[in-house]
Amino acid sequence: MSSIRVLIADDHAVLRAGLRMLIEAQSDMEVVGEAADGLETLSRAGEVESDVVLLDLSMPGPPGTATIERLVRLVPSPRVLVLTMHDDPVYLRTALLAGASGYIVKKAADVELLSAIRVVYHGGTFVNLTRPGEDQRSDEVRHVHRDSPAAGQPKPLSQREVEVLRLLAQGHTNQEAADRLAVSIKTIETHRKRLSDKLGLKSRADLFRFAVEARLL
Amino acid sequence: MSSIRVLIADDHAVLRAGLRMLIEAQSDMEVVGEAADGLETLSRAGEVESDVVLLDLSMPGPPGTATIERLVRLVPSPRVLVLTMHDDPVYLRTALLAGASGYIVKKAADVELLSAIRVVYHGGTFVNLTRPGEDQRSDEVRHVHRDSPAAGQPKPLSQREVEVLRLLAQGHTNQEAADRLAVSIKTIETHRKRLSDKLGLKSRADLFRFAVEARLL
DNA sequence: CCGGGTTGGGGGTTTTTCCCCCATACCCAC
DNA sequence: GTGGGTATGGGGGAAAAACCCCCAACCCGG
Repeated sequence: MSSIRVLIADDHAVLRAGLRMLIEAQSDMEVVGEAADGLETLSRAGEVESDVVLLDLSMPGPPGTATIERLVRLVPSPRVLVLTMHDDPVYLRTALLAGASGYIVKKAADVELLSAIRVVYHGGTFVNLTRPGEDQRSDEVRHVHRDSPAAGQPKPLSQREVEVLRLLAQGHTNQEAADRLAVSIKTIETHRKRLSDKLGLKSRADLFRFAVEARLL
Repeated sequence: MSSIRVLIADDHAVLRAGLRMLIEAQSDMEVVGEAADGLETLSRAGEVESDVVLLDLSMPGPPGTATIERLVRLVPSPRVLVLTMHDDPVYLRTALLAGASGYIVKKAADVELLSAIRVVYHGGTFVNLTRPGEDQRSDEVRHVHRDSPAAGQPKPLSQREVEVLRLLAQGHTNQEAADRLAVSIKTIETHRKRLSDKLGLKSRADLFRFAVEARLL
């Protein structure tokens, strides 16, 4: 009897508790751990073997895609099922590119979630979006995987730069962002300068628009 | 033997399922209904009597504050416990002003949530925020709340004020907003002052958060 | 070892915000 | 018609924030 070992990674404790009850209520599943951010997810995944990692893309710390990439490089590697509130094909695409095996929105019914866990456990790919489009792109996604530059005009942003960008786009002053990240205002100014150099984002309104397009908000 | 009748209002079905299991597992609580948006919440609340409405502020449809205001006007009126992912005193303030009896973030542990339900059911006010800032403003909120529990709704914004709010929330400076609306910067300053007076939205980050909650962006 | 990222600083200017005061004009309700 | 709320605009000054140049240390990966 091998039940599906699930690791829950979500920053909302209430949701984790709910998911745990839901999963533990299944005869063929068990919860082997919980994590509240990306780093904790990786360390938990290193401590306990799991078959499926139920992962929220939007957690504090490193971007969800980076967490996925590291998870699937583990040995033995768990399958990653992304559980997110973003009903968005762009998110889906980046998640699959990073190595996720499934993508389900939080709006989905619980039976769907359980079904998705079983599908990805058995090696399948589960995708659940209410918004249409991008259907057969999934295949294409596999091929593109990790090699195509995809018109790399904008220089890639570091994680830290993305964090700073997000805070500033949300209307925080340099000082407020510095406090949030527990660094000096000078550091924020430096990051902001780099954002300006790399992407031409000068005013706060520029930062806001870019953040919206990049779906950072 | 009267158990606490809870109505769950959240647009994430998975979370609802989790909450239902969590609550049903308590001997003194029962779930009498679920809703996925503001309108459904109101109709459900009209159909079944409930003691506590567990409400997510960020749902499709009307703003969460409007839903709260209508809920507390029902007879008999349920107590509203806001369950949100926004760990933010500004959100707290608007929720309490709208008539909520409690505010708990989704990051909170499940035992805290259960405790909060019991507190508001017994007529208390439960507030849970991890962020310490904005102290004097919090006091103000509590004061207003004590004086006029459900009455002190935020004054409605004029159309123009909403426009200004939107532009400023998008990161535009006063001058940029003035240019957009073809008015003087002094006019923007005046509107901004009104926003500050009416809703306590002082910093640009405050404006941003409120605009997000009000779905203006 | 070099380059990029992250951190932090000195020291200055310019921009923006914020605060008080004020005014006119419109519309709507009492 | 008088008062209240909204929208518009202003003067002037203090404070805060942003912006600009320079610099430097540390760490890490190729």
